[in-house]
Amino acid sequence: MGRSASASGWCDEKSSSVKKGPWTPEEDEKLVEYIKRYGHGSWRALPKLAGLNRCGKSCRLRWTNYLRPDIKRGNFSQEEEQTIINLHALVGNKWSAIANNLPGRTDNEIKNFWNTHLKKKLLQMGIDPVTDRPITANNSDNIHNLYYLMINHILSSLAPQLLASSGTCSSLANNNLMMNMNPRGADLMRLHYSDAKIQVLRNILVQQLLSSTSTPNLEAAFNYLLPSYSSSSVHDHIDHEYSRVNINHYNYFPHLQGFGNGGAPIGFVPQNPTHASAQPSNLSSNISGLLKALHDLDHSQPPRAPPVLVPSSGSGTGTSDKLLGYDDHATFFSSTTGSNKICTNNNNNRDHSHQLQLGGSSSSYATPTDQLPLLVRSPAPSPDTSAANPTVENNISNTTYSTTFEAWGNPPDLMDHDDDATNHSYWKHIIME
DNA sequence: AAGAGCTACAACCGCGAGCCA
DNA sequence: CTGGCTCGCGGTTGTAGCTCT
Repeated sequence: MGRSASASGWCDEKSSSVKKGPWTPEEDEKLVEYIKRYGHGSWRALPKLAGLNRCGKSCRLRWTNYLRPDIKRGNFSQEEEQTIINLHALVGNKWSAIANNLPGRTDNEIKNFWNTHLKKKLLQMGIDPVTDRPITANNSDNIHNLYYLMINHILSSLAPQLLASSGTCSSLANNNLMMNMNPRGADLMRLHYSDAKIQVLRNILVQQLLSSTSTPNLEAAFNYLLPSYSSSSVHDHIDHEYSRVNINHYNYFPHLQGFGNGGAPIGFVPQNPTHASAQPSNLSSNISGLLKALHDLDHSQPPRAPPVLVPSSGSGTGTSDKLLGYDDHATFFSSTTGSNKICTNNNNNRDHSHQLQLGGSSSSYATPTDQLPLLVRSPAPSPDTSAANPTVENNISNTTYSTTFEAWGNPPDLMDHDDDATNHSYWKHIIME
């Protein structure tokens, strides 16, 4: 480890004359002018060269958080807000990672926005802003909690199908991680990606819950997740899962009635889950039973053989749009729709060649009938991308906004792949890598 | 009108990773 | 391998401006 920042001169405490506190317009002007002309170079040396009585650290912060020309000012849009909530649910307080997916926004700005707005908002919605989960799973008055439990359970039970749908992982063959990997390692990689799908879908569905305007659109979610998987099979699968613990889930989730019925999602007509009529009449009296049943189910034997997986055309190649495989363009999730990129990399200096992307309809989160957002990996930019798109910033800065992450967790074991915490922590590393 | 309390956000601080001699 | 150095990150603090009483 290096010396403390202060002792290294990065912000030398001995230089008591170094100014602190708010920046004046004159100081801003000096800093901008200098960086425009010469680039920032060594931040430590910059203040002296620019004629500023500030420490280098202060200059860097002022530039990156405020003066940089590509910074977007103003209120966060609904879309940005959703993106922050989604990404925070995935990566936690990794503000720089979140900022990398919100062009023009700084980590500091997002952090402040989270602490002052979103945290409060989530709390009001009964969501723990730390865990991004319902605060009390035992709150029988909160139908959202039930849906949340149901989503978690069904997604977990579908893990084997997701894994099977991962195809040949052809794009991963080019991944360094896969190059020298033994078969077990390759299986692990596929498992990680299927876990990633589960986590992403879970968060999408939770977002729908947060909208409070409808029940979760599970049919669309399943179509998105397993497009080759027939609705009726999903329906059967859900039936099967709940029959294992001898409960009639229609008593608790009447919206499931008719699910997958010939393509007509009559069980998923929009309705307000907070409305009394949306709640099963015997819900309160049986809540503890349901919770226990779900708990028992989650702690019982690993999922048995999945229902028949209906193959789609082009199966096995991983290149079909019908498959949730990995095509040769490093597309994380394949789709025939959704080209919108919420997160683009417009900073040519950044060294992330593949960032988390959320595609699809920008307003789809709260609209059950819309396409669900897509999670894709953007193709790595060609080496001359930055040269072809010179910017002021390029001329003045060679900074790489590299994001480093500590190890997020131990590699999941194949026999323990439904360990939520382990999976959650591990796949983040893959996506944010 | 004035002071207390609150909110939003800019700026600071300390830690630790990465690079390099 | 070690230690100095730079820099980025996340948590925290300070403060200006706003709202409430």
